[in-house]
Amino acid sequence: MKDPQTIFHEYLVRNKLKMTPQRRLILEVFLASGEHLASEELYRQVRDRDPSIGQATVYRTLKLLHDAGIAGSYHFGDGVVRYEPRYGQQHHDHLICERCGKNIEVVDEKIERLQEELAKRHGFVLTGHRMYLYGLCSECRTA
Amino acid sequence: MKDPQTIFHEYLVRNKLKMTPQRRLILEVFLASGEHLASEELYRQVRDRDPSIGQATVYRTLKLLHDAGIAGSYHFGDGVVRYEPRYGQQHHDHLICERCGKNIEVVDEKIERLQEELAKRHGFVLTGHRMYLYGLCSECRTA
DNA sequence: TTCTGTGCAAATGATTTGCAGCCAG
DNA sequence: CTGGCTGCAAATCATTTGCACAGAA
Repeated sequence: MKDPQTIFHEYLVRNKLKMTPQRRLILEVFLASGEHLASEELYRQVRDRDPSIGQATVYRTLKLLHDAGIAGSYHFGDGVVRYEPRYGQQHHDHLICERCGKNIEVVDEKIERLQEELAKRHGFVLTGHRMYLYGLCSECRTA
Repeated sequence: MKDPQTIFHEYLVRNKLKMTPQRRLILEVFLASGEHLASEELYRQVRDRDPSIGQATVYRTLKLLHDAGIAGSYHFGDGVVRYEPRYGQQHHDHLICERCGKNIEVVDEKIERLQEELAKRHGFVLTGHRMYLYGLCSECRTA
């Protein structure tokens, strides 16, 4: 698997777009931070390294990273889009506590396989999926 | 299972809230329309029956219906929250074509069961879940 | 040189909220 | 009566866009 920098660069060339210091920096910070990141949060981190960078550039770059397949997007239910790297971390789903907001990353191979089958049964080929499980964690349940 | 009107009424009483003609009408239209409905769309339908009703009231009532457990909320990825009745229709997940936007409702009992187990393994008790499968439908794939 | 990228501020679109009067309990 | 409700318009919040200038290729 090629590294994200290379993938991004190839994506830019393929679409006649340009590599810039801003895009390079945003990608670097994005890859280093991991956790489901809102544009706003990424913007704050990027600004620490280069205060001249604009909010809009972060939004625009995040969209590019998503189109390039480098960032996956998540909608947890507040009105904010969150992103996280798709390379360097394996796919996972989310188990969310409705009381305390705890957000656990989970994977279940059997479910993944059944999702494929379910899609195939309807003539679909899957490109991705999102699964959000909402409930109460043990602490919140006993408290 | 009690009917939605009763559930709503009990919810209102329990929270010292009041039943009003607006809320009654909004609930009625909501239940009759089914399909994943944005507040905006519901507002338009409600207005046909009572043009004096305000947009904000629809937003406020939809939130009440959600809190009362009568409406489930869905986030498909455009910035709009959609609702649909949780009573009178069985739970389902979504298979979405990324090209043509086709949105098929699906259920897989085996997956449902595995979700419960997965949650239990992490000490959670589930209250609900959302699963969105993204891909290409057969038509879009061959076109 | 030629476009594409950038920062800024203004624009957008969905949803929320303040307020003065209305009305259910 | 009283405190919750309503419509309206203004306010928010996340995100997008127009624009003039800057800077990759």
